[in-house]
Amino acid sequence: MQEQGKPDNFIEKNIIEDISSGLNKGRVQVRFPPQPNGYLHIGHAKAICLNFGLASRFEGHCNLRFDDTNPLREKQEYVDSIQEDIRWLGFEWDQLCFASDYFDQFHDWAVQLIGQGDAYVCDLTAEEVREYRGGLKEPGRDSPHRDRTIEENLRLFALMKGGEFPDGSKTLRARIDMASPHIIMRDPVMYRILRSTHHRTGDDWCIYPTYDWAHGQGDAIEGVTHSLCSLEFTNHRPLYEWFLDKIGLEDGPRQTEFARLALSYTVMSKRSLRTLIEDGHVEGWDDPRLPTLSGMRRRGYTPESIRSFMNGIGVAKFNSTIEYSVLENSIRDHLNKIAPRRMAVFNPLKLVIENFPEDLQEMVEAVNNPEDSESGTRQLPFERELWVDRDDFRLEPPRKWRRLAPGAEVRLRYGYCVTVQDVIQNSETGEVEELRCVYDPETARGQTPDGRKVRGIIHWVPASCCIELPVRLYSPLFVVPDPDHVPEGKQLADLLAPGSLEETTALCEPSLQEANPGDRFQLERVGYFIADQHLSCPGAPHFARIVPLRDSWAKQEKRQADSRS
RNA sequence: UACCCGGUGGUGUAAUUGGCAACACAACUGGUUUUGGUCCAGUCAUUCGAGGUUCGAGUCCUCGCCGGGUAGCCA
Repeated sequence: MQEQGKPDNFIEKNIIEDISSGLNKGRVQVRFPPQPNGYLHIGHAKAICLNFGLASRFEGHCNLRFDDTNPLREKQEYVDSIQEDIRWLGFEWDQLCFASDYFDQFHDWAVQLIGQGDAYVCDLTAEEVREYRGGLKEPGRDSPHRDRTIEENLRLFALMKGGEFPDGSKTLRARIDMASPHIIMRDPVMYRILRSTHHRTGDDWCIYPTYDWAHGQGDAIEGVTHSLCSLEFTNHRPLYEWFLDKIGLEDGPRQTEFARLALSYTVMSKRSLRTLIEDGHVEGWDDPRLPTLSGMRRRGYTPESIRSFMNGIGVAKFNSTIEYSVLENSIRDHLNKIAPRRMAVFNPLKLVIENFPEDLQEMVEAVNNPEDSESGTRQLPFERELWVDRDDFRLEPPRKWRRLAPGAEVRLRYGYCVTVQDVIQNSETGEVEELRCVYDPETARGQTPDGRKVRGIIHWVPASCCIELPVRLYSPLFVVPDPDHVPEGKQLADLLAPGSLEETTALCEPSLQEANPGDRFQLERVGYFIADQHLSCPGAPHFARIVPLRDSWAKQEKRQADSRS
């Protein structure tokens, strides 16, 4: 769309150059090519935002293509969840494609390569292939079957396809160069014999193409111009181009690599995610502590926040790790604008206003969202007995404390200012049980008639009609910033944070009772919460913390404590 | 070091292609505020190192140093 604008990254820069040089007649086509062997995670979202974003920026096309060349690992369940996640993120593909749709074409091209002397049937076992391949510093050796005649290769390949040989007994290999310094070019396997029911082609095939033999060809069939992939495929690019060249395609797709996303304090590899799920450390693929898109959706992340996160982190070839705070910032930023505010007390302490009439319930007006003037106001019952948060009271207040303390005055948000008169403590344990206060009737609606400044403002709920609701508090799953690198002698599970899921309850203002599953709120001074979609029932919400609010006081206090010790 | 890729603040990404190192996050300082939230202002890098070309180098050249990837019939 904005071809005139500045490129956001090196890939857009390349495409702008390609367009101006007339490559592919200025056409831009990309694709998102997941293997349906797991659920999508935030790392995939980077590729999704990149590819679909490119298509819309350059008025091109972006297909969703499932790279389903290995029936051993792939399932329809994953095909479905991947589509759901992409749509949830806010993108729609031009065409829904499957590599398996091209199996006939791949086969015909393989026959063509055999005919050209560019591929041969090899009888070596997997282990023998590895031995013959050589090492990083030593060249490989030719397979003893490398020089079979074209006719023999054609005959054997037909037999392979016809199911005449057992699994793994033969492969079709490209005939390139066993001494190549690029190990990937040492006669890579194109087809393996594999009897496994494919989720789309059933038992039609007993030979399946490898990634290298399928990917570039799939790109070419669809008319992809720019084939983006992650850095670990850089080594494969010569092979990608070799196959395209041997097939004889002109103006084919070009592969460009970029660094995949890494996030601190989380794991992204499918292997690690699977371990967490299968070993029961989390509740499933959509556990809200996981970076899977289904997990983040359940956690309360919005598609907008993920997209803006992706815009912020950029695209490059450098292998980097994004700090978790960047992600948190993006969801806070969006929720700040759209989430209605409510009040809830997590760690209740009774506050009694001694000079407030016993039977009075005064309705006070509370703003629903100061960032959104459309969101209106609501009424809150203010009364003699309230609950406040225990963390907002200190018997011996530290420096710069602005909240409740003996003799201190604070404002109860949207209500009146109160001054602590007496602190009732348990005679044996000394535990604070109740705060006896007096209020100033002249301080309604944020007023202070004498103009005095009341710095502290705390949240509260009415004791008579608040409701206790279950709440889950999530925190990072891992204690180390880089859990994808497990130290020697340790396991992934050793790096898990013990309290990443805390189940508790909160005393909530009455309106929260009607929250619907999926509703998001800011609980003032605490954080953003969502009524969990699995755990909530109509009329009985079960909340979960999406992300805490920034807390500069906690930071300051921690700093003071650190400098003292 | 067999080949490939990369190196710009604490973390990421930019820099009109050789012309004042910018933006975001983090951190810190102050201001505003009926959320210690939000918002606003300010502080925080001479670009891995050494040479070279040039009026001028993050950008070009040379030599180093450091990091990542590749030896699946996974993708």
